Amino acid sequence: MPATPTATSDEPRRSAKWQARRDEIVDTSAGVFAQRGYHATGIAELCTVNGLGKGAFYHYIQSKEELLAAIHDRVMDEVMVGADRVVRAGGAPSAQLAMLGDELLDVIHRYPDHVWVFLHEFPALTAERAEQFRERRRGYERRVEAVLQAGIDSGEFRDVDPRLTALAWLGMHNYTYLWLKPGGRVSARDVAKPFADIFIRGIRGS
Amino acid sequence: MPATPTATSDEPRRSAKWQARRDEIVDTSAGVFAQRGYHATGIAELCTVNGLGKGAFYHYIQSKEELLAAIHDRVMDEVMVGADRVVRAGGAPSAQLAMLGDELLDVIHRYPDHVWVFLHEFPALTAERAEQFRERRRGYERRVEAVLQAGIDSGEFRDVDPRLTALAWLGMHNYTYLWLKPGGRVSARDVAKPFADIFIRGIRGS
DNA sequence: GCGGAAGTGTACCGACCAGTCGAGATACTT
DNA sequence: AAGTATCTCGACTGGTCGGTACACTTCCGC
Repeated sequence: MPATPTATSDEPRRSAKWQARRDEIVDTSAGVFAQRGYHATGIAELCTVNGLGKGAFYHYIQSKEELLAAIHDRVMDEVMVGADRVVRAGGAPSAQLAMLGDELLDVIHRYPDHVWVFLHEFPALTAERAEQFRERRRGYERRVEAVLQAGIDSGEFRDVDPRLTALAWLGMHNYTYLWLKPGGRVSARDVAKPFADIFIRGIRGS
Repeated sequence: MPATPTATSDEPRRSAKWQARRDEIVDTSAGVFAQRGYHATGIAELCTVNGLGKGAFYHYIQSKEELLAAIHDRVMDEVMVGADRVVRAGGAPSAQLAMLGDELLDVIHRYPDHVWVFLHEFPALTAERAEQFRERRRGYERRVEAVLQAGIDSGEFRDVDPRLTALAWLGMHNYTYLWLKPGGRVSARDVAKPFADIFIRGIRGS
């Protein structure tokens, strides 16, 4: 079910306990990366917060960059699962767009550190890994575009530029990573509803 | 006129030529930081792209972080000048909001590298410098909020939450730093107009 | 053309970087 | 109880980091 597809499956299959500990490390490290930045964080620091020596630490991760990729995977997986759920639910384009916002803000709200890292440090990924994540991200953008296009075709939305409008929608939602936090006063729903109201009124067929 | 107010004016006043060369270095370095990241970029690399040895380089900047602050200053100055222009122009809240978008996107379009650095690397600023920029940023956010509040009071906008709505507006506009580039097919105006259309329709009094 | 300031290159510094290694501890299997 | 795989440690390595020291050149007022 988790099955991070980053490494090309050449890893020697580990125990459940190992996986659990690794997940812990990935999550804890995401917090440190979010607060101090990827390059500004040293391996020694990650060892400290995880309560491990270097040897043990490298027993769970292959490299610092592989750890970064694992954080990316976590958040991207969640976002995609949410998007799939919306597609399965069906409904009018406006309802789909609202649901998409619900799901996206829910992920940002639940994984603020991972999302921060995802949005800030993706340039630190090299070569094929970078390309892979750019492609997944592009795929999500296309989903939003598709919903908008469907709304335009059905006349529910006015004749806006789907690409530009998708970017506006993404910006509005993604930017919440700066202030939407689990402990905060507002929940994901508290934000998603007014955002959907603004956006859907904004593009509704005149 | 530029008079970066970062250092507390204890610097010994330099010649115009020195200032010009320094500005060049700040701008060029912004490009490198934007592409490779602040921490990932070494001083040696900055020296190379600027065609200087380390000695000459440190003749123009005090430290790597001071250089980062100078980049922040540049973009923040521009944004604030734009906001002031809007205040002076006056007009209905909806017109003000549209102008604010025009100005903001213009800055993002003209200084994409600086803006990238500003939005990505501000956590790298330490202590008082960080606080100073956080305050300036907060000041800009309050301006947007004030325009929204004025629109709500006058009945031009419906009864939305000003803070939440300001954050939505900021997200929508700021996020363009990822794809709005000087060489690109779309100009700042091409984006600002549709964005203002969406947003103002979205919050217009029912 | 002389003298000092402005500008520049390079060798160098201690600190720290990501990552390795080999040995020891612990836990699981039989 | 023995044997093996998993897990953990911290010293260590080669290299790079931001920044400094200092000698040198170039420029400009006199």
